Amino acid sequence: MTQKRVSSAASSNAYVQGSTIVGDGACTEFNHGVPTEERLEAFRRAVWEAGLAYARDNLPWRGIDDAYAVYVSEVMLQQTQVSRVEKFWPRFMEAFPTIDDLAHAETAQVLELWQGLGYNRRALALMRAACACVERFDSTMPDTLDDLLSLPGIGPATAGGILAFAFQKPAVYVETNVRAVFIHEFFAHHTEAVHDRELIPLVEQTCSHDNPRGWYYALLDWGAHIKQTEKNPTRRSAHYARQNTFEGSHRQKRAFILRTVLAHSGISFTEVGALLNTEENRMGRPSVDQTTLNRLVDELAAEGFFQRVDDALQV
DNA sequence: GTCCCGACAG
DNA sequence: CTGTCAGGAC
Repeated sequence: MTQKRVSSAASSNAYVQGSTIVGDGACTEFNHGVPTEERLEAFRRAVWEAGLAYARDNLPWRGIDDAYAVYVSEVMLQQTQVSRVEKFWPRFMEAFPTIDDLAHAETAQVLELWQGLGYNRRALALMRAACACVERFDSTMPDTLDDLLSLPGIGPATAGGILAFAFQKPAVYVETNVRAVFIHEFFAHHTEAVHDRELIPLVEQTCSHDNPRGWYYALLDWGAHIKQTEKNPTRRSAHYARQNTFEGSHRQKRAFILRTVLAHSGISFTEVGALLNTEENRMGRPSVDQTTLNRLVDELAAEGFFQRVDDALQV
């Protein structure tokens, strides 16, 4: 399904042409493709107001200065709903209160705590990043974009989140809720495939320098509310991607294998295959052939989830 | 089926 | 740029 820009603005700066700004139903004049300062100021007021109206300030990781704690929450929230992270973050922080605790933790224990959260790779990256911070940054989280991006599992969004939430820096933080708000407010509803390139200048120009943390809380809360009340504007992002079906997928088998090895560390390759196929058959699916099983296990081992020594799989 | 406070390898 | 990754709520 190729997404194509529906509006006539095929050029890189979409908000030149459309000249239909949405947002509070008000159409404002553009000035050479850039929203006027009046428009931006009206937007800023709207964000603060919506942030107040739809605040989710009861989330346990909010209003926290500990950059490590913020970091853990941001990683957990990557492509994962708030409602799920609410249950995992407190447990994780209790088990590993400091970055040193995580850096010195057993991989098996971290993965065990991660089960049910999804995207297990994140847990490994989190541990590796913690080790890097202990070694390179004296057991603290770095507070610059470049240093954050140098850590595994931290991309532009997570780095921006840490800078804004933990360090109160006016960073560029673009994720699904932020996209939802900016697309909803600055791009006419028929505009498709809005690229982050078009959002980032707006994000930079509007971010509060007095209170970046509060600013992005407000954006997130407004974005979450917009998604509840109307069709998700993020679908009009060029970066919006649908998930493949999980049932019967490669991912589901990976998850099963990892859970099995965690529960029976040292289990043989053959036994894991038997358990997997029992499960597959129980769910009405065909057995997994040896080649595929081999590949799945090797991939997991290569990514560092466990070691494969001869026939034994050991976390 | 839909979505989720993305990162990374190829 | 595209495909992959996890899991449960709705």
